[in-house]
Amino acid sequence: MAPQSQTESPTRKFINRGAWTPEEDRKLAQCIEVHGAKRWKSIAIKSGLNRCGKSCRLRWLNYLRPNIKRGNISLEEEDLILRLHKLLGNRWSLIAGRLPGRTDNEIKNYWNSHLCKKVNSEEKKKKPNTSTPQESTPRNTWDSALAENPEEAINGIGTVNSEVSFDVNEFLDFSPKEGPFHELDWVNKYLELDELPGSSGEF
DNA sequence: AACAGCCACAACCGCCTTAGT
DNA sequence: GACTAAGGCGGTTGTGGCTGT
Repeated sequence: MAPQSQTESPTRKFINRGAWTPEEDRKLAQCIEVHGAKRWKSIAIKSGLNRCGKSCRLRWLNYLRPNIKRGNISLEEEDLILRLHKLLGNRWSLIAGRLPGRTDNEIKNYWNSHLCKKVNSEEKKKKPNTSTPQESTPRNTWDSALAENPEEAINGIGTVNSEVSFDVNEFLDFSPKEGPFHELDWVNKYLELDELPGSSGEF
């Protein structure tokens, strides 16, 4: 997407920027196969690509990594994203950790281009006189605590919201889950099935 | 057919955290 | 403990494609 360009780094080497070519993808994948997906700076050098390590990492994580699901976010996934976002806010990596095959970047993009508008329009429908729905009073103490300090809220979840209690360690285990994806029941264990738009299948 | 506006998404940027020395 | 480099994350930008006029 971004234009092909080169930037001169302080070390006077040219760094490639912009869209990745299939040839670059192939080189990067080969290099990662040999050296593993770590030490991105050395991978960038060893692969012979004039890319920075960050760029290589991003390309691998968001595009080349095996088991990546692309496009067609299902209603189940969308509902899950909505619920997780409600709970965690813009913690895209955490949300992505609960959506096998999805990347934080993809979820972030999907949120910004689809769900953000949906949520805003739903909020406006509910509160037509509220000019800034996002800044309105949180519905409960949990929302309030989350708004003020998300990390603390999650850590102290058992006491912040007496209506929702669960194993924090289990909740924070964001390692990829195996098995059929439609088994999303775990989320209902943690999240209240409340009035969140779309939860009733209206999307 | 040409143009403008909008949308989706890949990629970059900057900040923060973590690991290594 | 201080410093530095690398990694990770969220926010933002830029471009190609699509759609409407």
